[in-house]
Parts: sequence; C-alpha cells; structure tokens
Amino acid sequence: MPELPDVEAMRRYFSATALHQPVEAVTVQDDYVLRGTNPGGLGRALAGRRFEATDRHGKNLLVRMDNDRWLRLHFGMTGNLKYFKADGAPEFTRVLFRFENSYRLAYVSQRKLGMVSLTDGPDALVESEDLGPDALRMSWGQFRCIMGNRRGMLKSTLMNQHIVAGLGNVYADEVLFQARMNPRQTVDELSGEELRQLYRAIQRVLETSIGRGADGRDMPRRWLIHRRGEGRTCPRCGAEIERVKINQRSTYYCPECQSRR
DNA sequence: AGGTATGTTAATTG
DNA sequence: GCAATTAACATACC
Repeated sequence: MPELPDVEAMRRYFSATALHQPVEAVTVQDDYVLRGTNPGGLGRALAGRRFEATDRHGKNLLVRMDNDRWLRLHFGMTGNLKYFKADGAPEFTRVLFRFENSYRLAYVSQRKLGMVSLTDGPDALVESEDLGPDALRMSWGQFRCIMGNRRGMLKSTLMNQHIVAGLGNVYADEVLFQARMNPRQTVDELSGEELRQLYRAIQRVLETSIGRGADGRDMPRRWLIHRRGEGRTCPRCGAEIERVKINQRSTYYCPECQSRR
C-alpha cells in the first residue's frame, strides 16, 4: 500500500480523526519499529500532548504536536492507520495511541518494516534521512536540476528516495508506462523535452491517484496498475506485459509502448 | 522448499 | 560522487 498517494490518504485520515485531543497514553506493542527512541521515550514525548497538524514528505507522514515536536510515521511495505473506539486493537498493531476521549489510533504494520520516530519537523527529517524533494511538490526546475548529472536507469532513479521522495515500485512503473519510457533507459539518454514529459507524468499519475483516494482498483482503466501479473496484456496496444527485475524488484512494462530508442 | 510482496539500508565493486 | 549488485531485515501467502 504505502507509496506517496497511500501515505497522503493516511495523512488525510489522521487529520480527520486524531487531531486536537490530548494523548492519554502510548502503548508500544513491538519496539522493532521505533527508531532513535524507545517505548519510554516515545511515551514521555507524547503523553499529555495534542497532535495539531499533519504534513507529508515522500512516503513519510509527519504530525506536529502542541510543543512543536513532530511524530514521524513510515509504513514500510505494509502499513495502515486505524482510528476506533473499542477495546483491543487490529492485528499487527505495533503502536497504539490512546486519547482522552477514549478513542484510539493504531499504527499497524504487518511486516514490521515500518518506522516510528520523533523529529523536529519535515526539514529536519529531510536532512537526517538525506531525502530528495517530495515528488508532488518539486518544481520542474528542481527536477531538471536534480536529474542533470544522473546516468542511472529511469526505474532505479525514480525509486531512489535520496533523489526524489515518494515513488515506489508500483508508481514508478505506472509513471514510466504513462510516459512511454523504458524502465532500463538511462536518465542521460533523455532529451530535455523527454525529461519534461517524465516530470509531467509523475505529477499527473500522483495527482490522479490521490484524487481517487489512492485505491488501486479505482485507477483509470488504461493504467498499468491493473495489469501487474503474468500473462497480462497492455491496455493500450494489447501486447503482452513483460516482467523483469530491476533493483531486485519486479518491474512490469509494455515492450511495445515502452521500447527503447 | 522456494519464490513473491506497494520498503530501506549497508557492504562491495567498478 | 555515482551506479549496479547482493544481502539483510520480518512476515504472510502461494
């Protein structure tokens, strides 16, 4: 689930549910996900505080507290938030925030590859993690500048969070499909016009996905996202979709529409 | 048993 | 500094 559009959906969910209420307690059910803190430290940092605002950078959800410290949530390969009023918690809940109104917010991460930490804010996180600009907020000029000296494959470059933050395996494939570019093509092979088209494809794919609630099933009919799997065909030309490994990850693309030049 | 899954990091080599 | 490769991490499913 958690690439940029999914995290944006979670950010909106957090904003709509868990702001402005004092945190009564924090229960860490599995401290594997904590980074740079521990259950006691997290509890002391949050107890009695209120969450006041949310932000997002790439795949990171950031939440500002009333003392201007920030909570950072990253969801790894599996992850979700669940706000509820009841006892117990969803399966695979790793951290549970309990509010004074007796509601709870569960940070759920089945595979425990997510990360929960404290930070001084978005800028501090970008600095400490050496993240590239947010894929949806970067300007064309910024993108052009960043890609200027790169030589790597398009797929690898788009997925590298240190270069551009937010695209993961699924959306990197979708962007390249929409831009009709081969995932193995390298950045330095693109003309200025092609780079511009790639930028536009990133913006369009992410905006469309967010606009549809980041639910893969609701994406446009002609998107590649529906054709990830063996023996599927291209929604544009009917050719068989190919699967290759790039960066140890399955990469799907249409050999006809996305042929190399 | 082995491969796969929407993620990140470190080590190694060129 | 950049790029590619490999391994590791944790867990469920086919």
